[in-house]
Amino acid sequence: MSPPASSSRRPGGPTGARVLPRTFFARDADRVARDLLGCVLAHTTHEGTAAVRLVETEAYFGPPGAHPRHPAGDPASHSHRGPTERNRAMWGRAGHAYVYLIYGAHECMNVVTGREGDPQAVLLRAGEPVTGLDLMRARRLAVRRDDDLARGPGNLARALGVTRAHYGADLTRGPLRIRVGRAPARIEVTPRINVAGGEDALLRFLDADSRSVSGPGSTRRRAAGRDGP
DNA sequence: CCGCGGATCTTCT
DNA sequence: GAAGATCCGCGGA
Repeated sequence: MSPPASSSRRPGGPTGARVLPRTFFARDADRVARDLLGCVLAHTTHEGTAAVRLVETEAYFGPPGAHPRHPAGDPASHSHRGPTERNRAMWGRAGHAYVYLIYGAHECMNVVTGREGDPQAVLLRAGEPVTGLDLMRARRLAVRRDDDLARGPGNLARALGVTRAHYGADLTRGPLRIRVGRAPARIEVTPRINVAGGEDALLRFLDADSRSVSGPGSTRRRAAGRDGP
């Protein structure tokens, strides 16, 4: 019953469900990380669909020599010391998922970016719940405020039901997809979270007006409804 | 509201 | 054998 994808794609047309194409992901990680803000990540299972609007991302690059703009490489990146069984997805094609377990308890979802063979990725750190609120609340029983359902990388994956079973999943097809959304009015750029070494490059991007951002930069004053500059 | 520390197990040296 | 792209509960202001 669904009409065939028409040959004429027109931006601003009646259909609002534009899925991000491969070319979107096949760019440098910092560029993709910034442009992902406002986009909507949706996951459909037999339980239904849950979706969040992305409001916080981090870019990670590769080993020394892998990228002209980062000659010394990115020591904080999982790909910095070369391919292993865990991180091999980062060397694969852009637009696929790289999911890993951290601290033996939390799954974190990344999107592979850049050219194949250049191991970059974007960590999805936080999102605002959009659809499937009940489903996400059921997956995050201890959470009180809906703004906190997908706040933090481990929580985002948990709320959406993303696990290592989605390792390598193609985000342009299948149950896990990212579509165009409402871009933030104000984007803030900071050093990445929990990156050792003190001084880190400005590779964390966030929606400065979102209440679902996880670390420094979150504009969470104005909680009671009044906003003031 | 904010800061602190333990949990927990996979991955790599 | 050690550390980790984290989370949550706890205690204090």
